[in-house]
Amino acid sequence: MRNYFQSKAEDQSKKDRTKAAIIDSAINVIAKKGYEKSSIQEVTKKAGVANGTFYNHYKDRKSIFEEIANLIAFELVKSIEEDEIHTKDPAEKLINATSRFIKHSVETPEWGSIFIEASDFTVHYEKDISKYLIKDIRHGIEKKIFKVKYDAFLIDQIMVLILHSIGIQLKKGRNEKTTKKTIKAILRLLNFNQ
Amino acid sequence: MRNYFQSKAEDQSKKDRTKAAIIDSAINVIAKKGYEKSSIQEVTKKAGVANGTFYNHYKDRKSIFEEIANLIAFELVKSIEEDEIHTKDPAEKLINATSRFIKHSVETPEWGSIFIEASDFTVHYEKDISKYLIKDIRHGIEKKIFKVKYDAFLIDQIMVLILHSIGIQLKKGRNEKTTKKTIKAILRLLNFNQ
DNA sequence: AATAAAATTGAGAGTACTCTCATTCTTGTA
DNA sequence: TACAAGAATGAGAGTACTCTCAATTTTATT
Repeated sequence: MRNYFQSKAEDQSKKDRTKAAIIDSAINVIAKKGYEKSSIQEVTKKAGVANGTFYNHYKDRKSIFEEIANLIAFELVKSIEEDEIHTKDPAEKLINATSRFIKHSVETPEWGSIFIEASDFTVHYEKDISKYLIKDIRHGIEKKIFKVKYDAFLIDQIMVLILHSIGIQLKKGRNEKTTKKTIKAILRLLNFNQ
Repeated sequence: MRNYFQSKAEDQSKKDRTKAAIIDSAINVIAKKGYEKSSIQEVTKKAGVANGTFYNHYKDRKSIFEEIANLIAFELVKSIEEDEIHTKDPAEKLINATSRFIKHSVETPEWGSIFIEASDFTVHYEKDISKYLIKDIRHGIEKKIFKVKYDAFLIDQIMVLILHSIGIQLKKGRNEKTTKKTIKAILRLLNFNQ
């Protein structure tokens, strides 16, 4: 994943390839140091471009972080949607999507760690991700599989457990049991029996 | 709470009073800007001391943050222990302690926001706080009130829900309903029925 | 009041960044 | 191949900090 956006831009214009190199480098730097401690100097150095080049592509330091947060959210969600298993059981769908999402975030740790950091900052952004949850949960509540009332705060709580699971696995290494415990907790919050 | 440590140090030596002024100011600045963005320049200016004075009391910028994180954890936990209600029911004890802890963190927002930020960083520190949870949870499991196996990860998950509740209330204002929903979620995680 | 010890001061050396812009280089087109 | 438009360069102006240290002020003791 180190050159993901550069690879995607291989046959595009020089300008786009330079931008992709900056994005890949920025992902690398931000994932390592966090947004607050990362510098454009380091990003451009790692990308192999001059410092001033950055400012041909971005207004300022802040704006690349926003763009990257959105790119990563988009890529992570896309992979879930593509992979969607065709089952009618909302619980099963929720379990599958969640475990895939956690797995993907942990297996691309640069994306995972930026996703976690960005979720502290942005608001609408987290909602893009939780859209896939909401559909299944609403469906499950209608079918009385989840014996709770629908509540935005409940979605937040589920999201927080997912982020925590990703955070732990990024720190201590991938762990299938951790994911299973997270899913178990989510089902408990949804008052799901068996 | 703006001059909490200064008030406590009123009849102590000049050195201690200066240090207390620096601590109160640092809490104020860190709560407002976050640790990463806060500067010693601003801390000393607000404390009404010279920049160099800071370095008579602390080795460097990092060390005051660690000290403050510990001070705040200690103060928050202390207030729970002092206030402990005398009931034998572990569920009731857990509910009381948790809601008091959330309430206290939200009503002293400077402490609450530093507590949340610090919990990302430190490890043993969070455990100090969760000690009060663990006792009641273990007790409840023994009495088969909570129908789960004891698991450190479960404690983490509960802690994450508490931090989330504090974070939301710090952002959107104190809200008793949010606390109630948080406690409900915790009891669901513990498989507690009515 | 005199004095030694301790605490405080603030100028400034050192560092690390962000962002600008005149200049140079590269690319695509005719 | 020549050339205009566009992209990339990097020096440097401006800013904002951390931490040191010689000088000064304050405190506690006699």
